[in-house]
Amino acid sequence: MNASTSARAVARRELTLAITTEARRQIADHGADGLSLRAIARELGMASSALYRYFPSRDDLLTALIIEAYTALGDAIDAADAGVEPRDVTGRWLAMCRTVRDWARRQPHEYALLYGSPVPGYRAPADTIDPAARIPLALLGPLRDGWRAGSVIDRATFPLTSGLSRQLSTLSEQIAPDLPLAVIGAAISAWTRLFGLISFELFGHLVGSVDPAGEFFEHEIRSMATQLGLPSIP
Amino acid sequence: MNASTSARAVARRELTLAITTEARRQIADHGADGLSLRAIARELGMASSALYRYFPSRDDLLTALIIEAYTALGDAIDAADAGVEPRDVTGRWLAMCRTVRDWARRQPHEYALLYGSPVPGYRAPADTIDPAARIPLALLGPLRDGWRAGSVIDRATFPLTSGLSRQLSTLSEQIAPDLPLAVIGAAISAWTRLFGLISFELFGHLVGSVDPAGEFFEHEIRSMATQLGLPSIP
DNA sequence: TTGGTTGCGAGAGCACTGCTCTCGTTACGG
DNA sequence: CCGTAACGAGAGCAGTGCTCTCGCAACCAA
Repeated sequence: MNASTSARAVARRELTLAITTEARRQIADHGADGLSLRAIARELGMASSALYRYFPSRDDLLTALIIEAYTALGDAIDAADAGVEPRDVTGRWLAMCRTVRDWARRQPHEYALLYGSPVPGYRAPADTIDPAARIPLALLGPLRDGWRAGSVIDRATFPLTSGLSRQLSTLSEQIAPDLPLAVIGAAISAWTRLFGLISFELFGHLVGSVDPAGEFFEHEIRSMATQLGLPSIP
Repeated sequence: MNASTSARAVARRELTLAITTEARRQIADHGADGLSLRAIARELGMASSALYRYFPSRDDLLTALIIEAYTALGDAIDAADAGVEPRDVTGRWLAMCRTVRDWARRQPHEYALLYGSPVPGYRAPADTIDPAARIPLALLGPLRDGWRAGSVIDRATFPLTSGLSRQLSTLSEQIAPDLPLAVIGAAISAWTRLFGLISFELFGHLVGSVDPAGEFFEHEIRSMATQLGLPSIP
């Protein structure tokens, strides 16, 4: 009998899934700090100690949830990207930005888990790096395609200092060898800008200024598109 | 005898201070989630129940700490602003930005308390609004002065939608009636950009790209200065 | 000065948390 | 078929925020 189809393995997978599902439900309700292993066990009708057969600690469960959340967000972004005519690179950028915001507003606690303050004492393990890196990589897609097609221009405004050039060229080799360094810099800038704005909206810092933030968000992602050298919308 | 100088009032003030001081020390060491009333009481040599004479709940203590932190950051920004020749509006902007980053890096946990995910269930009470609003207002200073002196230009790139115009004009009346709406919009943009970048750096999202982030930060705040219409550095 | 009121600290206790250890059971695989 | 390993339950430990009661000390007014 295959190890992954044995009764035990199946039960284990199902229970693991049930645990993370219930955990996600709790986070959606009360936030990551309200995540209680005992409450999960209670809801699942099992002893709290039994949970430790599946996750060695609360932090490990959190890590699993973080990976799941990054993956869900990445999938949503990819789907948005795929929903736009590939040559419309600006449209793809805008669609992905809107999707990130929508996702964040739909599950604010999961967003906070990813982009809020790291949970106390919790140190992001290596397993989260790849799922997390998916997001900026996806956002980079239209820029790479547009550059290759000649529709993206280099809008460099400031000369890069030598140290910054060095950092960017190291990064360039890994993710986008064909893009000029200044464009990669602009991409990182837009990336931080996008999530900075969403975080400010979600965490309540825009209350009293541009709240609700929908129109300002739209204004900003268009401005970012220009900053990125993406062709302006016809 | 004056009520504020009576033995009891003095002792109360001193103990209140001792509590917040010890609480800040704990947050600096273990983060906001590691804040334990019992540990504070232990350190202060008193019963945990006695703390409730000073702060009715853990959340109230947190609120006091948040207000203290906003005030400290605001003071630091004001000091940085005052350290630059007032007519050098671009220099003032850059100095304030660097001060925010330095403050955040020096006390990352307090920064996370202000700009990270809101603590679970914790709802920012009205008392925190004014201290929090000090920061964007201070950052707006050079822009207002520069506009009045004619050294700041309106770099509007996108027309404001009508809804956004309405939001910005309401805001304009309250904080800067003389500034064009587009400039106020650019200010909010730069504000979110600044804190977005600092949060990304502090929360570890720049690891693997532009980390250490010093040079990229410098590049960004100069770019923001341009975006704001501030005069370029001679 | 006296006497009532109020503020205060200590202690016990409640309900909850993450986590560990032990113990009997059950499924698996050689 | 039988030893091993996975498993669930239960008790228990140390810690948490918070409440309540009790006795004492400071305060204010008569």
